[in-house]
Amino acid sequence: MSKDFSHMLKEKGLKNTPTRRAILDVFSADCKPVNAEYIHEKLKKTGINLVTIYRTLESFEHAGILKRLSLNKSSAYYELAANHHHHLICTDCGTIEGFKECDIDDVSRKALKDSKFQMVSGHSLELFGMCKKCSKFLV
Amino acid sequence: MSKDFSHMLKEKGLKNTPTRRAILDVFSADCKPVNAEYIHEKLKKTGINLVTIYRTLESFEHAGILKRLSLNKSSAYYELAANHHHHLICTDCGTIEGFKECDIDDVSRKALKDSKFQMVSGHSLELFGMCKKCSKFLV
DNA sequence: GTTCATGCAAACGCTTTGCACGTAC
DNA sequence: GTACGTGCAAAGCGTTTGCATGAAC
Repeated sequence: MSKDFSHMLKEKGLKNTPTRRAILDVFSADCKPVNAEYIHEKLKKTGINLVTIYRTLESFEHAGILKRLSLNKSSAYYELAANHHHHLICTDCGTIEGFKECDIDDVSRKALKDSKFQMVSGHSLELFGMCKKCSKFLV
Repeated sequence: MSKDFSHMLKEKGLKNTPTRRAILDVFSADCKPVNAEYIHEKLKKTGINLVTIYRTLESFEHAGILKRLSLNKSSAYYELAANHHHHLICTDCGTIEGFKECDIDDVSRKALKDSKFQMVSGHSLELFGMCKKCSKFLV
């Protein structure tokens, strides 16, 4: 997997450093949206600076390696762009679960038709609800 | 319209103050997502404090009067909850355009089926792309 | 050797909190 | 009169920036 990352970095014109490989490893280890603080915690032993993580996340997003999500949380969450999917987010405990299904093309086409927009290049779809655990605590 | 707002506030157990009516008026005047700073600017003459706007937005969201959006912007955007729709967001200039179409029920049902979730109570769907104006400046 | 990546400290912007006063009910 | 809304000042938190050093190519 790390080999793939080296290749990916080279391809995007980004320097292949241990720090960057370590950050990408976090994404491939945990297939869930993560924020800068989480990565910092996971890589605590390495002493990688939080600022570096922010800068890396930004350049990865710019290079199309990561995708920044809109999860209505106070910090920014990212995940590997190649791994496109959506999320169920529990409004009570914050649990996030992914799902693949996404028939957005139809919706996109209809939305574009009567708009001032030329094209749609991406989308964000998040479902908010309650997980089974939390709903047990209701009446 | 203001009369409706008075009624709405009473219904939700919130006190009916001039400040709150003024904030709701901004939402009904401009049918677009707005942030605290925008409201503050619009109500500049009244001298309403920015902090009050933040607190009001929070209590309105809690009461279900407003909905907080996930637009990948640095500040939080809100719109009237009753006026449910989605957005096209230009990744270049930030223009936001609304659209009504939303066949999410099907997607929700499929996503729920194999999940650890009990129910879906809301969703967020945003399309990112480029508006016609910005796409003109490309090659 | 040049360019880009990293660390440190400090600044920044949006948002929240504490406290005192004021207003709706 | 009581409970809640508002303003002011200050703090909080996630994030960004400037600058000097260090590593990748």
